[in-house]
Amino acid sequence: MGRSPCCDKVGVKKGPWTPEEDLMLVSYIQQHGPGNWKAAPTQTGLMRCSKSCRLRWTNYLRPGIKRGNFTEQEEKLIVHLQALLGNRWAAIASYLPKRTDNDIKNHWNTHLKKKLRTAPDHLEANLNKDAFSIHQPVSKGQWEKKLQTDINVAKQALGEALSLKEPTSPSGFSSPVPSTTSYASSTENISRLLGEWMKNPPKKRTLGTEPATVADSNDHNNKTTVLAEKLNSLLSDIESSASMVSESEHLPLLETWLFDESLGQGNAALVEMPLDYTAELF
DNA sequence: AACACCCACAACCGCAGCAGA
DNA sequence: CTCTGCTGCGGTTGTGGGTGT
Repeated sequence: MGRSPCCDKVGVKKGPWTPEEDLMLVSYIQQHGPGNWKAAPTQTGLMRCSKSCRLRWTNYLRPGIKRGNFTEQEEKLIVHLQALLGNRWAAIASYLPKRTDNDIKNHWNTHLKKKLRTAPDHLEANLNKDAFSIHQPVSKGQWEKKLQTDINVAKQALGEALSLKEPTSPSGFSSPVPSTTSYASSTENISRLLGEWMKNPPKKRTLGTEPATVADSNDHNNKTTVLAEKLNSLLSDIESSASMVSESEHLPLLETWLFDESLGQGNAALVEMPLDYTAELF
């Protein structure tokens, strides 16, 4: 052990969230907007710490989140960006607007790392080299050269990744073909959650101190149906306002800068850098 | 059928950075 | 300038489902 919990307070609930808790959080956010996380537990009556609320929202409830089924393009982009940026998952996630950093991090740790490990040696060497190019100290004289190389690598990565896009996509990313396991919105996420909840009500929540498990099955079904309806309407509201936000906001400065740069220089740099190792992975 | 092991993913934790007092 | 509190990030852990024996 050794670690002390972030929220030492007695009575702070941990572990998986129940639909009821989701509903409470979502309705709070609908009223106050995401941000004031410190107030969230007290305002909602949730027995959760503020961190837990924020995490639940950003990783699960937030509108527009796509879960599961990473497309080949996405995987390729992640590998590219990981080589460029290292384990800066938040930065990487900013290039995949529908994915959360947590999701990307998990996918990297469980799938992509493995993929790379089983890849031929030279590919891995290439990857390591690229990752180190940013993080390893370099002598002063080489610094400028290194920087230029990294810029070129970045250009290549972005150029390659974005060339996969559909031409109409403003953010530069195609919307992958919908599949049964990808979720375009939190409405769908929660609907799914509730659906599963109704089909397979948990026998016992080991960590939960709370309800949801005590009702008999009829009550339970009725309750969750009502919850589902409430959540759907709440989330629809939130999503409609969220969709007003321009997609271009997802485009980080780096990308803009890189493309400005490449416009100035032509595409030679994009072609020169050998960052095609990921192609062999897919 | 029961058990053990593995894997994927949700959630937790500590730390760093930032803003406001 | 310093202190304090809040938020965001990245690493890590815990849990539940799936698979193999």
